[in-house]
Amino acid sequence: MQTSQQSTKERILSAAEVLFARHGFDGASLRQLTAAAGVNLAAVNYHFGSKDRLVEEVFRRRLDELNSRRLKALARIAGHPETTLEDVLAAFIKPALELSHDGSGTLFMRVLARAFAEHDDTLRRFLSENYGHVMRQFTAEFARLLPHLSKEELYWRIDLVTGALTHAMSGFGMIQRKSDVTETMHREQTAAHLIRFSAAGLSHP
Amino acid sequence: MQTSQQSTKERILSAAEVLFARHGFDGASLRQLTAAAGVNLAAVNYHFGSKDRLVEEVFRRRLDELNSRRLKALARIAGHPETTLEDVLAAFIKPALELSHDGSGTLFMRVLARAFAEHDDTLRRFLSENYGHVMRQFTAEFARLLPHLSKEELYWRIDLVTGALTHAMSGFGMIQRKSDVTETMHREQTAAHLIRFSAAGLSHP
DNA sequence: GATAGCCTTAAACGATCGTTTGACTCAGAC
DNA sequence: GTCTGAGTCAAACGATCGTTTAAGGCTATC
Repeated sequence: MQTSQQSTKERILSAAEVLFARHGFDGASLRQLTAAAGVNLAAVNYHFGSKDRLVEEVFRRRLDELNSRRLKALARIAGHPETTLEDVLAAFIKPALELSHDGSGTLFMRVLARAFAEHDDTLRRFLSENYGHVMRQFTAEFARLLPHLSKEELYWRIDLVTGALTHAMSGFGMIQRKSDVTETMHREQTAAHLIRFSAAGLSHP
Repeated sequence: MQTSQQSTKERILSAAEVLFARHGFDGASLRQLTAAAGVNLAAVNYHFGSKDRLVEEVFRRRLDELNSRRLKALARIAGHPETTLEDVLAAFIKPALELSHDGSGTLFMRVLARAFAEHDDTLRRFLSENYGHVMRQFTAEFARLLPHLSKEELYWRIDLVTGALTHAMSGFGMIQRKSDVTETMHREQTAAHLIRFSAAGLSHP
């Protein structure tokens, strides 16, 4: 079975991402999940130890990718004299939107948004540990380009940018992709709107 | 028992708001809930019919209040020649932040944010039905003050404002209230930041 | 005091959950 | 050929879930 398809472990991870996003962490049962993945019920506990560790693994797999893309994009422009605020925002925003369009789904960002909403302290700490240094690097670059802002003012504004981004990613909003617009085009439109909106919100006097 | 305290129905609603916010709709069981409320397990099904209808009722109670406050604030300023963009944003934002600080809780907005994240279509329709006319009125007023924006451009920007607001309300962000700042002061700071950020994001050329 | 209707109560119901168990398969090492 | 260990499988475990039931308490009405 592994020869023609993915490994059992990866089949579980893929199915988990879809079902967690669709029904939540509690809402998606291991029986649904393993049925969708075409594996035995006991396989989750065998390969991951528990459902909670599976959840963690789903996150880690995607967040590592997002982290690396963001940092790579930032490294290309950080510190350069000709770098604009919009460039930094693009490095922050585009990888996130791309990730939500990558492979198995627009769905992962709903998983993430849901995790935020769950407001679980364990998960919060996990995200902070894996994201802390990324946010610090972006904050430093924003600070360089917005020297007229106090530290606290800058934190506030970055936080609101994050809110707008999270909202846009998770597809909560009124704005839905219309059927005559491809997913790629919609993503680029979203990025463009987010970048302009955020640049204005960040840099206003 | 009802004479010295609230009615059973209201005790359930109050406890539900707290526990739904803390543990989610699935995560909070009726047994926890009724124990916290000091009522019998069967009381929920007797008074509300089912757990789902209880969830709905928790929402309705708060959203009706939010709706009415927003519309009242908007009515005071809509159409006036001296009304500014910041005024409309204040009418949109402040009632939401006040609600998240009202009575039994900072918690309701976490409930709401969680509901967004649950992404349930039933709940989405419910919110759209109860919120549709409010959003339309605000959109009309925004359109009046921002005549240079196309309809679609305006929709996008309002959506991003909503995202920033939701994010700020639900306490996800990095920005946490410090212990030496009162809750009221923190709320006013949040409102001020949100209004200025959103005004810049909405009105930029 | 009897009756009726609202409400509360303890107990049970069936379903479903995450997890564990023990047997089975099967490829590679010796 | 035998043994080993990783992986898969059906079945069961105990716990917990939302909901229902049947009995009883309480108040108001007559």
